[in-house]
Amino acid sequence: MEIGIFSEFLSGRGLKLTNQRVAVFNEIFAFHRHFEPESLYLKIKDSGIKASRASVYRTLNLLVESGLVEKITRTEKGNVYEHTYGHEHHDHMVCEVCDEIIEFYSEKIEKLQDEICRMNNFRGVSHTLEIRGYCEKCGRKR
Amino acid sequence: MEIGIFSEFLSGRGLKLTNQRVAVFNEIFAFHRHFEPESLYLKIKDSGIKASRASVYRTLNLLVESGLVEKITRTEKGNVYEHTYGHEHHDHMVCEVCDEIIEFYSEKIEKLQDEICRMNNFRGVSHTLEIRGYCEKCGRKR
DNA sequence: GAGTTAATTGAAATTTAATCTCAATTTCAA
DNA sequence: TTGAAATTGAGATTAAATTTCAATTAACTC
Repeated sequence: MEIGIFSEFLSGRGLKLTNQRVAVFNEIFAFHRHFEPESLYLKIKDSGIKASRASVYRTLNLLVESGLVEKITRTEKGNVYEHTYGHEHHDHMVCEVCDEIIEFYSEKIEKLQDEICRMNNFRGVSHTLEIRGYCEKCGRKR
Repeated sequence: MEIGIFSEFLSGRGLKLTNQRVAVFNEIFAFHRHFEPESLYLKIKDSGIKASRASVYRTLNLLVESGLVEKITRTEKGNVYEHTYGHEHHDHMVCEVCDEIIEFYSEKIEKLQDEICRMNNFRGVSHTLEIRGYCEKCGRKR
């Protein structure tokens, strides 16, 4: 289980796997899409478990540091996260007309990014590649 | 001059090219790097021209809508912008510690994106590629 | 089990970028 | 010059995220 990785990460820092942290962890890994901190907090609250907003935010940051969760992007309304463990990395194409999202993955692009990071002495941790335009359906109409 | 494009954009919307808007415009186009709204406001203030924070923010949004300025990224400390008119397209690496931004351009990545779009019958119009991580200076400390 | 230490929690306060409010001012076309 | 509409700015507001700090909990030692 991934909880073992988190547990090890915590003890490696002298931190404890508390009930609140377990609750945040479980809620995140029970859901396989992007999420925002507030909705995460509300889901935990609705499930009857007691965990404050502060704890949710704090645990979320720990999970990001552990590498189990990724901060995908920052929107007007706040950060967006997803759990990455066991999921393939991918990027997105977004249709500007119908908002359809097409996922894609390119090994070559990943490699080129690594190369660019090396050339700039930059240690890349995550990236966002979003291509905006028109999907097949909407592109036909223009 | 680019100001003509902005002026046309404004009149197309029934808006006026006021002194404050000109001041914001000039300050942005006199500077060829990334900038934050607050520093833009301070530079205008220091130059002796009267323009409130509200006007600076409002004008900035108009410039983004006009296409003359781009919102590059959102950091912990807020949005980062750059004027794009007359500048080559490029992507960014953002240091998560000090928020330094490194520009890069890869012809190969651009080509691969075109290829992926073709494969998915997607007509790409623009894209954002942001690599987050640690710059040389901040990466050394970890 | 008792005692000790350090980590953790949560409610509320704080921070901060960005937006909004609205009365006063400016702009511009007629 | 006049009047309608846009604009401005000082301050209020919003909202995500973090911080504060006293009370609580967990884990370790003896």
